[in-house]
Amino acid sequence: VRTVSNVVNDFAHVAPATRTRVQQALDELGYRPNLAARQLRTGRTGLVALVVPEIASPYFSELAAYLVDEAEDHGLTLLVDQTRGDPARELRLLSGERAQHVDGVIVSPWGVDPTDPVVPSRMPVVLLGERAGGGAADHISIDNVAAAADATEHLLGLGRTRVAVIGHQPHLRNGTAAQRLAGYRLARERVGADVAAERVEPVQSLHREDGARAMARLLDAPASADAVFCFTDELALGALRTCGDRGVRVPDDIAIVGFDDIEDGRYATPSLSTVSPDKAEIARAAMAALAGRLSGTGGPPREVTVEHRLLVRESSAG
Amino acid sequence: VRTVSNVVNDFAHVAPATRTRVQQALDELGYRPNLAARQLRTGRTGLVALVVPEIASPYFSELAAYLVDEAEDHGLTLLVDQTRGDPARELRLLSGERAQHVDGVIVSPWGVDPTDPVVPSRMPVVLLGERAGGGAADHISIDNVAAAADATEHLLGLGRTRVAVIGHQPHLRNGTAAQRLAGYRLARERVGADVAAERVEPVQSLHREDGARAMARLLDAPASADAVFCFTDELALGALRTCGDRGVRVPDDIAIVGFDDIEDGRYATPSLSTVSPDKAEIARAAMAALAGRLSGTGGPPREVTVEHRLLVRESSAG
DNA sequence: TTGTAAGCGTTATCAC
DNA sequence: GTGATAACGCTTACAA
Repeated sequence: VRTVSNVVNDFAHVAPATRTRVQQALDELGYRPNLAARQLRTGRTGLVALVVPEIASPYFSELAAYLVDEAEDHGLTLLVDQTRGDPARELRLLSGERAQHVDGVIVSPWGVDPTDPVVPSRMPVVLLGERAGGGAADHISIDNVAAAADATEHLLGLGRTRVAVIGHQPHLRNGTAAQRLAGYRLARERVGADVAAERVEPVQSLHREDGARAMARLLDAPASADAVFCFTDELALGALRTCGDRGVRVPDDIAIVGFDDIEDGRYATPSLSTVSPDKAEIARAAMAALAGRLSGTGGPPREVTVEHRLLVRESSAG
Repeated sequence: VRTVSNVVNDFAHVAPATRTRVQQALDELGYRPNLAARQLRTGRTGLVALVVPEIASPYFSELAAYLVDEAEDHGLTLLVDQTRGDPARELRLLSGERAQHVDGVIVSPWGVDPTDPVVPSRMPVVLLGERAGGGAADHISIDNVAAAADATEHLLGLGRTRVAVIGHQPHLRNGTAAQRLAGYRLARERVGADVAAERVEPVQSLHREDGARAMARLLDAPASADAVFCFTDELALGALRTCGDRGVRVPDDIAIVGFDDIEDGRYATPSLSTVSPDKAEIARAAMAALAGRLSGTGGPPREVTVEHRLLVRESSAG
């Protein structure tokens, strides 16, 4: 039994002759190791989870597509789960019975901070997006402040004077919106814009519908905006739709920039200018970090900042 | 040990007093059953897989979102995987090592017919979309022929005489495109349209890009179409973009209808008319069928046809 | 280099 | 109604 196990797991200390003999029998019998027994013994499943607020959100599903392939490259299988922004559900996925199925988790947090000591989870965690608390876990993200500043500066550089933002989420612990707001303010500060004149539209969630409604509020306001930076492409697509409905020309009357570079934006009319995070690289770095932890690599929490670039398309073209 | 197991699994034949005493100890110790050991004994994992060609495709990610919730209602966990249209990968997911992790699978087939006896898989399979071969498995689908006929009739009813289709995939075994083509032909036949005058644009895959290119070919052709039925919304959104680029007005010059009712279509400008399959119901029926098989319900393969309806929006409004 | 045997945490069979 | 005890299929310390 020992020798067979050695052959199956490709260990050393097996005589070449024995190895071929065993291998032959393995093939002949169509032997497949029982994963449950193996897990019972080793405690490892070979599964890792991706936990996101919404699978149906294009940004996350595009990211998931990359991660599935990355997982396979590391000999792992990716399991995708969604929390729908429900903190209880988020907690359950991280420390409930569900957690037993997976060796580690890549999580884009919403309400819960998975590194919070309150979360009773003993498996490796990789954080995507902005970190909520001070806990220590590997963290992959772009520089949201700089990226938001890039977008805002681009709009200001077009000569627009009334640049608004859509997408602040003051009710969430997840700090991504806060970071992007900070970037917006930073860019305005740099050109000496009047702080009191900033215009920030909060949203409940990040669907197209929220963007559409926020844009409607913006257009109804007395001194309407001449440019809008939306914190996600989905919000921007909703905003674009409202402009179309109201006969507001984009980019002539209002220039719009989104964030995420989802495929829909490339084919929208007008095509959507956006901040494009390097999703392939985010997936690569996240899975590399997780796989590293799983193979017992210690060391302090890794902090990876991935590149982004501003893609200027029709919705904000000169 | 036996009694504790009885309590944990909520079985009968436990004295009330013993039950509370055991339960108390369980709580006190924070006992959690080890799922690997349970699986080793029972052979069940509690995981089911959804296998789709592309996670990043909005139709599938929206469906996945429904299925995650449905799975939870049945005490199951959904694992999402993609094949990227690679038959080898499709086969591997259905019968490779990966298959051991899951109790059953819901599959939207691409190249491989999972009910083909060639596929050495002994787990319950639920098929989505059109079935490829003659194998026997539970099958959930809408009536693609009728749905495509509805869409085509709608366009013909607008008085359009040169109705084309985009999206045929003659190279695939998966018969969905073939069904929709049949529906298109059926509707034309009903109004006595000239068979030779049909215009069918094939595509390699179903991305926006394919739709954009197909529409370009259509516009370049001598007698251009005045209406297009696209086999998916993604194709339609690509087609819409090409029309915008060329100054072709939708629906005035060309009316467009898509298929799937993805969220992008609702917010596109013009908003996309589409055939809307009842995704929630597809998810419900699929998971119910799978859960039924898992709990040992026998019987012949179930054949479920889910409702669809035509949503007329701006891209084909009168 | 190979074989033996213990043990992972369940569930299920069988007496009591 | 409850308690021993075998078995699921693997990995691994230890022996040979």
